[in-house]
Amino acid sequence: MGSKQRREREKESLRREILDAARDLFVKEGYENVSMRRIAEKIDYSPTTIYLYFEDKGDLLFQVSEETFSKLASKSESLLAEMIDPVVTLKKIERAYVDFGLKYPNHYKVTFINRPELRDMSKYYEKSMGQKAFNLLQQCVAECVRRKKFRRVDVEAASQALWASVHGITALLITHPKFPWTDKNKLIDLVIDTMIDGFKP
Amino acid sequence: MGSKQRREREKESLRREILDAARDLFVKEGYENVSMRRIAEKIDYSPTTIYLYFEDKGDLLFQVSEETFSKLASKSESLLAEMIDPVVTLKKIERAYVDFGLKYPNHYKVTFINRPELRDMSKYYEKSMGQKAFNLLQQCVAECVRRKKFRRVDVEAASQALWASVHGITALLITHPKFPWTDKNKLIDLVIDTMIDGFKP
DNA sequence: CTTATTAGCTTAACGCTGTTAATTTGACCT
DNA sequence: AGGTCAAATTAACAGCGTTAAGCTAATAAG
Repeated sequence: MGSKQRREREKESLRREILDAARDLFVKEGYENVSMRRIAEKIDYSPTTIYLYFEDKGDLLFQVSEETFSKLASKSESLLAEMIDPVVTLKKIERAYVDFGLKYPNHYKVTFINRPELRDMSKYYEKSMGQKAFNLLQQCVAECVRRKKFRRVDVEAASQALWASVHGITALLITHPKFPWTDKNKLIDLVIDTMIDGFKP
Repeated sequence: MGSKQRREREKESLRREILDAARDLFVKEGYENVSMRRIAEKIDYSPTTIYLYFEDKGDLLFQVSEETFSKLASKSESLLAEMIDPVVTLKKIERAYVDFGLKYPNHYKVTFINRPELRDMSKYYEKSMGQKAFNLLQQCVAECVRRKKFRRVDVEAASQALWASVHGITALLITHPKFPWTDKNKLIDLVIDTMIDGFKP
């Protein structure tokens, strides 16, 4: 007895090995430039073995992405937990989002920017970590409205607008590094502050 | 006599044929899903013929994108020409930007989202049509400040912030089409209006 | 203890891809 | 008419994601 459990653990550990190798390569070289064969080579298995653990290459990226989203989600969660002024917290959450992207640009690219068409996304958006992260931001916006720090805007629309703006500056800074940007930090804050101010009473 | 010119014209016409076929397929099915062989098939030439007219597939898409973006630039140009209230014009320019991105998602992707690693960057930024479009936006922002419709913000920073926000909503709508967005049109306007209002006196 | 079954992994292969090299075609000039 | 040269083609390379079939070693059954 227990051999079944050991087998189970071994299976799970290989799954992790594949996931780690894939993330490493995706982050370092980009999804498009990484082949299943190279991932397999990295962990000394045959390419087809991956298909015993993941549906296809897209699924592999999806699983990697989920892990990344969850990091961001838990960061936002802790910021929300120690909230005093919801507007300040909202700014922190947005700033954390941008900083996260700039700190791990390749990871951000893989997860947020160069997103190839992934499975049935309706299912994905219902319970994914990305949705969770967004929900936390929306929760914070709702709190801003509830405490009358924001005027009575549509919370969902406002949250999506805020997400769009932070994604915009993050994505542009990453993908256009040679563009003659003005001071990047000021620019990020300008985007965040301008949007947030726009929702105040 | 003149046969050289005719040859020249024929060469140019085939180049056009390739460009048109490529744009058609790229727009309809997406860059990744179109092969050189399919483009060639569409115009009844062998695949390798394309390489006599374009460096590679990326070059082909770049040329197609430039043509498309020049449309956006001239649209912005005409909006700027018939400007009365610069703030209204600015809104129109931003809206045209987003609408353009949504109309030609694949072109927008390659030029602003999935940036290919470009060797001669400086040259690109100087004279690409995408850059020209941005310059026109900045010109409009400058006019807003000059006529005191905007408070005395840093024109460059404000322009970049505005660009970031419209890029954000455009990119997200393109790359996350299955996300449960609130009304897209309202959302786009919300982003634009919120940012612009934020720069008013 | 031997035999049958099954899980885990690999090898081989298919039909694609972008791209290069070598080769053929065909129109022009002398 | 024969040579020249550019244009287009065929053949090929190396790689891709993925599937089907085969092998191997551990487990279950008799």
